[in-house]
Amino acid sequence: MPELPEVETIRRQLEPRVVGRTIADALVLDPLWCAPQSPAEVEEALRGRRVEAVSRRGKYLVFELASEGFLVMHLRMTGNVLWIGSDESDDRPYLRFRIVLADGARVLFTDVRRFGTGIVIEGRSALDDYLDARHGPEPLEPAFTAEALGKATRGRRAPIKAFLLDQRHVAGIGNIYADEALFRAKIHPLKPAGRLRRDELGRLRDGIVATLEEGIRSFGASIDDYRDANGDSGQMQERFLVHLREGEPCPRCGSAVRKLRAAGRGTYICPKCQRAPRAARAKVA
DNA sequence: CGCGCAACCTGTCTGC
DNA sequence: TGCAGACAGGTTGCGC
Repeated sequence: MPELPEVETIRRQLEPRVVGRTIADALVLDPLWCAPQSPAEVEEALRGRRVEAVSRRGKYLVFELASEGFLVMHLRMTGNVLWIGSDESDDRPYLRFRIVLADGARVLFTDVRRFGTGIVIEGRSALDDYLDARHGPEPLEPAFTAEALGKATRGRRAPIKAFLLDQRHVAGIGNIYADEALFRAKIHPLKPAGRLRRDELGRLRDGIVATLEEGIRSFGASIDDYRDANGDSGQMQERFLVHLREGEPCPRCGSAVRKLRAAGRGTYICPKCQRAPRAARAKVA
């Protein structure tokens, strides 16, 4: 679940509490977390460095350190980043990584499934290379327009949902927000990306922006494991229009929400508001 | 190059 | 009750 709104929520919560502090100590408890870098390598790179900013690119969370060092973390499916004060215990299940700040506060990374990662990158240009190779435009920035979306989808035969989940096309969208954005835009997830018309591209761009902004306002979606940096659940799951709402009435037309499979993932649609493309209809029949 | 899918790892739920 | 199998929000690498 950690998609753009969840990572942005964590970023905003951490920023005022870690910027300006120095990292007194760092510990990697699971070597898989920082592979292919070694725990010792990561720990040494972090110790004694001041945190200058906390930033985000797509679903990556970045601690920007003095002299252009960057701790680049990704929560994948079940990762959590938690801030705790100097008087709280940091004995948590599935703890993979811990930073101790000079003021005694700590930042913890826990992760049941161990997919989450954290590596250190030295140099601003190396960071940019790493992030830019993996990401398309940030959907909440001005460059993300219907025209840009049209250019990126041109000629593509992959289903629009698969297109949206590919971070190289648009940064930060995952399974939840893809479903919600496609519903808002009244587009079927299996429609080939390159077949979207101009009006559909406009609605999709607007649907993506609206659903991500609502996700941020709601402090993210807590379906199962996600918690914010305070350990609290988000509220977005209560505002889902179709995601995880199989059988419930579509908030727009009242038809029963259906679950299907798109891009290999569980996908929720209103079958009336999101008309199936020709190919998908043939498959069903 | 574009696309689909298995794999990474662990916990939970479903059905027999 | 026990257990095999499917499934879970993400990303990467491999094969066609």
